[in-house]
Amino acid sequence: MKNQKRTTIYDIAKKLNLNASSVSRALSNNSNVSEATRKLILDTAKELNYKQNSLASNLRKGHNQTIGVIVPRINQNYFADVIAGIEEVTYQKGYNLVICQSNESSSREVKCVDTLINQHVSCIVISLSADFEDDKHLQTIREHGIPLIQFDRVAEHLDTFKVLNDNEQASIDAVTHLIEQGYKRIALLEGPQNLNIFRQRKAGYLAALEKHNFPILPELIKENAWTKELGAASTKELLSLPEPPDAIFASTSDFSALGVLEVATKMGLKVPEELGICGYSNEAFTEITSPSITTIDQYSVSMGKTIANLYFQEIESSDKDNTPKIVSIKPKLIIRSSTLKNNPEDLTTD
Amino acid sequence: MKNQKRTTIYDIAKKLNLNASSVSRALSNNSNVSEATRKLILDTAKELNYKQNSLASNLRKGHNQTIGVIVPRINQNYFADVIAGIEEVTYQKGYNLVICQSNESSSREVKCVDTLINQHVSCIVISLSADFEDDKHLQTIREHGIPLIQFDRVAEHLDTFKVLNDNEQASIDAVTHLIEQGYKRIALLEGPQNLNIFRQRKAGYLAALEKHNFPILPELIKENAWTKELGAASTKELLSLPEPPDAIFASTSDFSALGVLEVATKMGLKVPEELGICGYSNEAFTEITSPSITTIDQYSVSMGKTIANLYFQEIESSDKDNTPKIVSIKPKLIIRSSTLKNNPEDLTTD
DNA sequence: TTAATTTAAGCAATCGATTGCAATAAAAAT
DNA sequence: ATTTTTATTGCAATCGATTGCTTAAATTAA
Repeated sequence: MKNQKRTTIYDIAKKLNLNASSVSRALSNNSNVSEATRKLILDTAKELNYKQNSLASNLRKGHNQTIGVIVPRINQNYFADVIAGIEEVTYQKGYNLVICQSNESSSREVKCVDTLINQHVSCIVISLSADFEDDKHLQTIREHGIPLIQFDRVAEHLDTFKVLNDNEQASIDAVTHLIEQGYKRIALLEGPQNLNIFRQRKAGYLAALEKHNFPILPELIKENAWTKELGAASTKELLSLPEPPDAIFASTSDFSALGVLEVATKMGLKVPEELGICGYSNEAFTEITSPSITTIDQYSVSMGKTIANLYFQEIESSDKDNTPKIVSIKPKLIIRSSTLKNNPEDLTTD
Repeated sequence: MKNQKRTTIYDIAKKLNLNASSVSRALSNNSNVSEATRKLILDTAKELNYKQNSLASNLRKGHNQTIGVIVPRINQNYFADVIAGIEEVTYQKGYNLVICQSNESSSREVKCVDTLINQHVSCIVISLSADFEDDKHLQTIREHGIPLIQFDRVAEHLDTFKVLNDNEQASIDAVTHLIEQGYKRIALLEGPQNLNIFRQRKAGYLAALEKHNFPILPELIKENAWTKELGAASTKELLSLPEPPDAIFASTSDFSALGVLEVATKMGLKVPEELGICGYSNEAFTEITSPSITTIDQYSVSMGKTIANLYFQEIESSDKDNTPKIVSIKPKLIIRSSTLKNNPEDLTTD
């Protein structure tokens, strides 16, 4: 079973007393084959159960209709959605996707990059792992002439194609909303600051406070409250302060926000009256919790499509060594019950 | 940028006045190269920024360390988890994953199969699209000598490797649990019956009723209530019956169960006292709803690992044309508030 | 009928790495 | 000192498809 020989164009050629080149031309449907022999070739190809060997074809043609994607985790909603979006577009173009997960580890990320370079993929799409520090592997990609598109978690200083969310603006929107709802002491749960997205979200938080002349209180800013558990732990600390916050912006994720909600509920705090909660990502569950959680939608599927389109429109089509574009997608604040201190009726319905 | 030439083993050979074969041997780290020249070769390889061309290597070696995966949707929790599980194992073995989504369309599924055959993948892993009818494309895979592993949604009569959940048993467990809780009229939301998994779940429902001498009431069985919306619609119909059910088993998915919950809540029915609800899949949100939803965990990540291990242990390692194994994983009933009519305190805590 | 043009098919090199076999050099055994 | 063995390295074919170039055949023009 394993070592069964597969039919090649030579088998077809031999059977028809033709040359392999004619078979190749007939199958590639291009040029210079008479209709009669083309039909003959197509028929025997079907009869012999012929399937092209893409390895050989790609080797000869010097390229691979394949795009490599590296994400921290495949089974995280956001990334799964982005991948689905990419796949949607690439499929139309007859391209394939090779998907790797770095598991949030940069050493593994480096290995993924290596594999993809070896595979001669046409393009590499990447979102960095949490422990990102060194961009040497990204440089290597470029040294090998492979187009590189970074998204979401990017190495900012590196001059490549990028598809981003405007995290700072989203963050400003969220905090401004909290302020407008009358919250006075707004805490921030922040993510690893080596990642651009978390730096930007923090910047947005600070900018919004500043604009409204709110003081910046270091004790209300909690580092590295990434997961539900860490979010819960930080919330306990925050709520046991002498002057606890009356709102928490979990800028890291909705999971973190969920941790906040659970702790608050357990401590008998009323949400949103006594504590406002805002998450990030618009995970499906934020709509379902009680109260439902205000959050930020990142348009993940459409980000994926944007990435793929960027490749096909800007990179693949032009032979020029064109300057990398940066596309920024404005996320949208989804206002739900967990932050409607003033007018709980005022829900956005869509 | 695009057409930049990459260093090959010939470049290295030329620079060192050696033959390409020696370079190949040195790099593959195997045999018959003196330590001195090996070091020399390794050094210049690094210096010239050499990366192997897997296309050429795989073409020559006649195989591709790649496993193709076809799923209905990449960004559906269950499938994303399975893929993550597969990836976890294959990564360890140095294999790559090519992932395709059929988008629940069998015509697209056929095209995915074609691409993967062309790519000479070492194995194809598939879960069928919802409109599955014809298994010709699966036969084609076998005709080309490519090992095939089906999982979850499978063509049962086809003799291939399979990794399954015991859907029937899970279903029996769920319905039995409902009966034990004192529910008397248990409705079923069923999925497309062309898919084995939904047939099995229905069979389990029927078996459990029969065992407890419950009558089977056709008006309590709703076809094709797959999504949240369809689940909601079916629920409305069920609850407006002269004798409405006092429990609904949404065997299709947790999303469907969510639709049930929302309709029940809206109609002022108390869950679990007046209506019991059980879902399927253990989606993250089922833990969060109020009340939390009883459901069935499919061990998706570990299913993925099982699939990959099956390949490495049973297929790749043995040269024999061995008989396909079927691995069945017993899912677990997760009992939560939505079905605890008798003793709401009696929650399983883990 | 002959020359010019178009069309169809074959030849052979190529993509880059691998590998069985042959050849040479070095080391060990006699 | 000579033969045998072993360790290195080179040669050349191979994997399967593609493609520029050449040749042969068929069609059209003169």
